[in-house]
Amino acid sequence: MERIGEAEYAVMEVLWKEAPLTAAEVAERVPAERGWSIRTVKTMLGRLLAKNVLRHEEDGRRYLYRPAIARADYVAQESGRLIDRMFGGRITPLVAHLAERDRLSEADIAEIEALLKALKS
Amino acid sequence: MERIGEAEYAVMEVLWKEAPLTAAEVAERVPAERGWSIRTVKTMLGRLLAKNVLRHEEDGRRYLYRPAIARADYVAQESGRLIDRMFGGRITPLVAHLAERDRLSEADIAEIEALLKALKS
DNA sequence: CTCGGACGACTACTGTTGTAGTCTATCAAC
DNA sequence: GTTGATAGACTACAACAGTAGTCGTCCGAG
Repeated sequence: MERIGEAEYAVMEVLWKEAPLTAAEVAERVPAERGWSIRTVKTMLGRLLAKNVLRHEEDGRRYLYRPAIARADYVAQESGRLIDRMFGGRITPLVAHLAERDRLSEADIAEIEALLKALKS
Repeated sequence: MERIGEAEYAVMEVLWKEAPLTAAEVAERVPAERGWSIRTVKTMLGRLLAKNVLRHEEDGRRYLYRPAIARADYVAQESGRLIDRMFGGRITPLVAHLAERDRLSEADIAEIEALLKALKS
């Protein structure tokens, strides 16, 4: 699976939320903060097609785009990459790091404990 | 803090492990798989200086390089970025995701539980 | 039947990243 | 003192990412 850039990712997010969409529809749904022109969105779509992470089907004169990879797969790949690079591929150091950095609230801890408990059974 | 590329990161790793080092020493310690020439390492060092994530002090005719940012800070920033993008800034979904993807062994689970227990007290 | 607007294809241009080469000064060994 | 290795400074260049413009076509309104 090829790398997806930051901007390209924004387009994928749109299509993971709702698909299939036309180029114009994608452009409408991209976060307005980006202030993208329709051309920019189309370029992104073209590149994502070339990377085989999108597919398109003809719909009359237009295309309908839809993801060719599952969001979960992409997310797994990217988090795996980060964990490999920064935590030697181990999860525990990640959790430890987050804990140290106070990114874990009481509620988070409880939630994660419940999750782990469920996993063990 | 500016973005650090993949290759640049490899240089930072070396200096986080041991510093200060000369350019030549960094080059020696960079993972051999990269097969970098000393020039490449020097370019990286220069760029990292420009990004203010490294500092250098003169040592006769050479420079000694050392990190200007802590590894933990960088790691926190990058994991935060990923968590924001992919998990809406919440940690639990990350852990849930990793669990689903079978990236958690029995031992991991036990370890994390111990960690969380310690956190609560 | 014609014409404006929307569509996709292709092109453009800037900045960054990865990788390395050239140039000049200097130290160290003969 | 001359020379060769080594240091840093500057330059090069391709790939990719981000952003957008141009061109030819075709559909639909009149």
